[in-house]
Amino acid sequence: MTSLSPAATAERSGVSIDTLRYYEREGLIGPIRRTAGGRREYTEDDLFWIGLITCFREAGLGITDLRGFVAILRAEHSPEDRVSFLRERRTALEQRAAALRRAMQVLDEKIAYYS
Amino acid sequence: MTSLSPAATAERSGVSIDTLRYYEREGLIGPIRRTAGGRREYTEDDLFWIGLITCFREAGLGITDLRGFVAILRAEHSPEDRVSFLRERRTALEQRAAALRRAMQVLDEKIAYYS
DNA sequence: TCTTGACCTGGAGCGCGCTCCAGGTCCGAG
DNA sequence: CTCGGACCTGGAGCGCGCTCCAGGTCAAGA
Repeated sequence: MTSLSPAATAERSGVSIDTLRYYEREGLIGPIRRTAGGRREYTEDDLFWIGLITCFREAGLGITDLRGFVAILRAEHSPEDRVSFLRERRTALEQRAAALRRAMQVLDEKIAYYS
Repeated sequence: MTSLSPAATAERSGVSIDTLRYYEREGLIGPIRRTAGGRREYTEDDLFWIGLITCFREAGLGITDLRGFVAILRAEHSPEDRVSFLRERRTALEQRAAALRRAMQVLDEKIAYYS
């Protein structure tokens, strides 16, 4: 199984080493496997998960939201709980998307006006 | 010309009085007309502008971005400058929108999985 | 073995976007 | 004229999401 050093993981994920540690402390990723000497060894799975987290962060979700997301996917919850949680998050994202569309429309109007 | 007290403006715009003052300090709105005694009197135009600012804030633009936006619309800039600035902002918003779509897709997959 | 550099931990620091507070002023109702 | 509440200013405080730092450990190469 290939394993990645912190530096390589930061490189490949586009997330800084400090931020990776921060995410781990906050419970968004990991716990990350360690070598005998205590160094972190990330796996491809970890990398994938980091990608998910990054995707949500870029979409504007906060750390707290993401903690909830992780909890719901990992812990024992009924499918109904999971689905309702996920739907709530989805609705929130839709509202953000609507705000974005409004803002873009305003920009388009201004662009048209000055063009 | 109708004019609005700070409290009424906060009420109608959904932005707190403190935040209205903050936006004014930051140059995002105003300067707001004052009464002889020094109290602020907002106009309908101010309210409209506050709505624009709020729209952009909700879409995720930062205060600095908005200061740039205000500057470009108010100060003397060539139409080309304005348009290129606006297009840049638009592109940034599009990227945010793309991130949102990706995140929503992930949620949809999870929802489908647990449904 | 020694050096060097990547990594470790715990905690402090920082920029953003508000939010709150103290201490004072304005002004309409009684 | 007095009272009280809305408003004023300048500045401190706060939560978030990192980011940086000190002081120490691990491990590969010379």
